[in-house]
Amino acid sequence: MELTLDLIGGKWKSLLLWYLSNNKIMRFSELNRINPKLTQKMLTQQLREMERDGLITRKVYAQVPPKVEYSLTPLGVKLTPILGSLCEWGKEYLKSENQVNEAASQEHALHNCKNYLINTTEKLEDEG
Amino acid sequence: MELTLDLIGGKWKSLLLWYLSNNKIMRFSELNRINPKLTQKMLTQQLREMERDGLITRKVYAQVPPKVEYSLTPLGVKLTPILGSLCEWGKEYLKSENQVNEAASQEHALHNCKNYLINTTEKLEDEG
DNA sequence: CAGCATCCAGAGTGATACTG
DNA sequence: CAGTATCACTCTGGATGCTG
Repeated sequence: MELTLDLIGGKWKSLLLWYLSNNKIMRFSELNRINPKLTQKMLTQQLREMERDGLITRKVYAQVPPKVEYSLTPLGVKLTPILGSLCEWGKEYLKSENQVNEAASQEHALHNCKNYLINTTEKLEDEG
Repeated sequence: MELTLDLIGGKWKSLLLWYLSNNKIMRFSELNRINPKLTQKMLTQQLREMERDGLITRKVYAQVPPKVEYSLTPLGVKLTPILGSLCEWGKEYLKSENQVNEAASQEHALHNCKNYLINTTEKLEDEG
C-alpha cells in the first residue's frame, strides 16, 4: 500500500494518469493546459518520476519544433479502472455534500458558540 | 477527480483510511504506531481534516486517561474496495518490478555512460 | 515546442516542551 | 493518553530566463 502511495501519491500524478487514461496519448503542452496551477516545472518533474517508475511512456520525435508524446504503459493502464472508481466516488461525495456540510456547519457553529461561552466565562472569572 | 484528490490526496490520508478499513476502529496511539515517519502532529492534522470532510468519525471517551477512537463514516467505507484495488495494484507492481527495474537500470546506466562520454569529450575540446 | 537552470518565498514538516 | 503550541528548518514549487 505504501509502495502504491509512493508511486502515484505525488501531488499531480493521479490527475495526470487520469487524463492519460481518457486520452491515451497526449503532448506536453496538452498536459500543461489541464490545470493552471500545474506549472511546467512540476509537470516535467512528475512526468519524469512516473516515466522512471514505469507508469508512462515518453516518445520523442526528432523534429523541429520538437514534439513529445506521453502515454500509459501496460502497468499504468491497469490503474485506469481504479482511477475511474475514485472519480465516481468523488461524484457521490458531491451528492451527499449538502447534507454533510449542513450538519458540519451546524456542529461547527455550536462548537464556536460553546467555546465563546467558555472563554467569556473564564475571562470574567479572571477579572473577578 | 480533483475533488477526490483534495479529499484523500493528503500525504498520509489514504494510508490511514486503509488501516481504518481493515481494523474498523482504532485508537490514536494505534494509528500513531503504523509508521514511524508519521509524527503525532501530522497524524492529528490529517485526522482532523478527514473528520471535517466527513470521511472518518472521532469518538471521545470522557475518562482519565483519555481515550479516542477513530472509524470510517459510511462515505469512508465506500472507499474500502478502491483502496483494496490500489493495494493489489501495488503487489502486481512488485511482481513486475524486477524486470522493469532491470530494464530501467540498464537504460539508466547507458544514459549515464553516454553523458559521461559527452562531457568528457567537451571538456577535452575546451582544453584543446 | 519542450524542457533545463537558477533563485527564492513560503508552505509544510519535525523536534521539543507543555496540558487536561 | 491524546493532544496543543512554538520555533526552526527543509524543501516544494513559483517566476524567470535560456537552449536545442
